Amino acid sequence: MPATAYHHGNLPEAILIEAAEIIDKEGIEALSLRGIARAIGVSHSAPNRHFANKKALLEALASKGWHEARDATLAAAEQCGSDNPHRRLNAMGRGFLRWALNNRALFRATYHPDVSRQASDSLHNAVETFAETVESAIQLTQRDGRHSQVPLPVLALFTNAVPTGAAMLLLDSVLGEAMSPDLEQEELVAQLIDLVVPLPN
Amino acid sequence: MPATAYHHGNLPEAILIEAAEIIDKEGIEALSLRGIARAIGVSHSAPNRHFANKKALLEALASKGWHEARDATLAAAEQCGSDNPHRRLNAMGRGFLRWALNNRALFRATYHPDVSRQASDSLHNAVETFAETVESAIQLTQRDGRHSQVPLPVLALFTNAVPTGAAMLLLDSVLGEAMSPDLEQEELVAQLIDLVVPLPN
DNA sequence: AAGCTAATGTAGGCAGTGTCAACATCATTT
DNA sequence: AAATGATGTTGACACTGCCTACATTAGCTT
Repeated sequence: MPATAYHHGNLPEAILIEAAEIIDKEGIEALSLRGIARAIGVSHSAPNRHFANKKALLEALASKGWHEARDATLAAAEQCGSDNPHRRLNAMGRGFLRWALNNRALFRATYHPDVSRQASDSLHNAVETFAETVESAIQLTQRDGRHSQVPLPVLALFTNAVPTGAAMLLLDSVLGEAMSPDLEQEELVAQLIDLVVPLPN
Repeated sequence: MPATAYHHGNLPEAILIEAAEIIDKEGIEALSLRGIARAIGVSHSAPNRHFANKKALLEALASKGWHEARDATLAAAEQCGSDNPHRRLNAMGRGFLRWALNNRALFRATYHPDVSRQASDSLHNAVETFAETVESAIQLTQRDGRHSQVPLPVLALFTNAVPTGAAMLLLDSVLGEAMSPDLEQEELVAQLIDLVVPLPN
């Protein structure tokens, strides 16, 4: 293989990785297709061969993010078992929040308004499936006495808003800086999620 | 006054209003200084006379947003009175969430990562002051028995995360679409905030 | 009231970006 | 071995943020 091969080998993946790195270091606003190409050492329009446009790249990142978030959440649920719905939902919340805090680039892409504005059907479906999975876990806690008189959609919104909102505040908000608790991450995650889904004694 | 006056009259304000409108209709990504100028009917670089750069415009919007959010929150607190800390904090949460849902453009600017990334000192201070005000209201509920054993910063993060996260989910997220409760806004706000700050019987 | 000065708006240009079309190189299939 | 499609390059266009030089005007000074 020559020092500089004409073909990169796995450019799409390299682009996604470089994009995540840039988002991490300089923020999602600083992301540019040409910048990514430059960083990888490839011509300025090579990315266009793999992503129709910038929005498509963002959507690919978001899709990756949703899948990772889902995996992190469901893995936590699996590991917890299913004997107690409260413990299970609590574990899911922790799993999700941990993932968000440790993968800020993908998390940002996941909630990027430009992606949400007109997401592809496939992304839409993926998110919806995930949402339903979480919602049924929530429903189980509700049947077990957690806010049993509140409409399920409201309880779901509440339950989702905490990890999502907390991650956004901590990662990206001016308000978050004025508010970062001085705790180990794992301890913070535990205490915060316990407020949403209290563990049975 | 001629049909087309050379001087606009109040261009800075007009720019902020037009910017909010564009953000509402097309999303914050579609915002461009030249687009704003075009919409107002003024030369392409007129906005630069009033905002050093695009980031400064965003920050002005964010600043306006933070002030409005603060006013909405504190007005709700005032109207509620201060006899019961739970009722008071609950009212503040409702006030904030109502404002966010009704002012999506400013709310988006308020939490825009690019603004947070390097906010001016004045914005920083404004936000911090607001955060402290809310935090003391939270502290009063805690002294009154609300999660009294949880560290205040964690409780504050939890309390802030709900309205913030819910607004983001409802306004901008793919997940939100999969989750919008079928309720009047005021009813939704009430039920959601009641989950964070339960009202005394 | 006249004139000066600073504020406000305009015109043009530069570098950077997203996107496209035309071309070059390579991998794979036949 | 040749053909074909996938992958990468080059050059171009329109658009953007932002800068400098210039035009117009409001408001203060005298």
